[in-house]
Amino acid sequence: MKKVETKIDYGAILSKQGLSKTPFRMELLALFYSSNKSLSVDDVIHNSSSEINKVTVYRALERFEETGLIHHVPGKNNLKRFSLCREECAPHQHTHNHGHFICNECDQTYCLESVQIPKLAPLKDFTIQRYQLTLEGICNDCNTQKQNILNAGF
Amino acid sequence: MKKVETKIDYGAILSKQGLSKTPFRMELLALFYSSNKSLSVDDVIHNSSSEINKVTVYRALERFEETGLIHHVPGKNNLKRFSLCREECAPHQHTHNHGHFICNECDQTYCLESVQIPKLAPLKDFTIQRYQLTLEGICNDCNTQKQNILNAGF
DNA sequence: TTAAGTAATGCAACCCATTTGCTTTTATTT
DNA sequence: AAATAAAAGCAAATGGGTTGCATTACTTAA
Repeated sequence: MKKVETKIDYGAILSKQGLSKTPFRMELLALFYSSNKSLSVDDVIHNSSSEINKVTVYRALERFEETGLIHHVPGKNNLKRFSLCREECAPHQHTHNHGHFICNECDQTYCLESVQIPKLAPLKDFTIQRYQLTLEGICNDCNTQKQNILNAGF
Repeated sequence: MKKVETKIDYGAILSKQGLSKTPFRMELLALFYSSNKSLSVDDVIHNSSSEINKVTVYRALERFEETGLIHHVPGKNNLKRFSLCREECAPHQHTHNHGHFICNECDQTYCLESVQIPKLAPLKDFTIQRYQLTLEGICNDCNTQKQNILNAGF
């Protein structure tokens, strides 16, 4: 049975976080909800229906992160990337102890919700505040694409 | 009993890697050997006995890494940082599957030789090429320093 | 040991993601 | 509808890192 997608009230979400309900921010939030991938500033600009200033994008992402709507993920080439927070986050209190996967082909970062970061024994010389497990390789989309090119006889 | 420090012939090391034995590179190599911490371009510049151009530093670090003398480590604020390769590296074939610790106070990155990255089950949607485990927190040096300040009665 | 030949250094200028300051516009609140 | 607060836009700056190219320092082979 197909899962029923409840319509999401983006305006309500923004208001709840004390954010203004502007056309761009509505669209930005929708964009995050409609993608299971992370977004860079460029991704956002290219997916906006109207011209949008990059400074505006930076600041919107910053605000979204502050309020706990999104979180930053490690990005290829140290580019800023953000993903939607699925359930567990509180403002200023992100708890993402899942791993991340960076694709070396398309530079996309994926959240690996299923990959929990293993608990480590405390270290003598360090007070640990956060763990991060990052995998790198090729994602399925890129693998399939390469396969298709091969099959086409090149 | 104090461990006997065998004198290290930096010139020989450079020659063996096909690198020129210049005063700066001798000093750079010595710097890596004398520090158990990682070094940023700025660290190198500030620890050089003579004025050194940052481009020279970037290129030296690049060459050192290519030849397997050092490896880059994840850095705070995405800054480039490098650490000495202890034993296991071959040119263009770095095998560092230890974790790294980034201090949020001093921005230093430490290699956690004792923390092995746990092997994960292969992932359905991804071809994994590399793993990285990064811990974040406060290092001992910074903790002690803070303790001292407290004890001083502030 | 000296003359190539090769590697390293220095300088200026560039690239490009991100940030800052400030003004204008748009939302929200009362 | 006015006052207030948040967001958007623009220009310019910041800063780590890179590139091209000319100069200087090593290395090597005669």
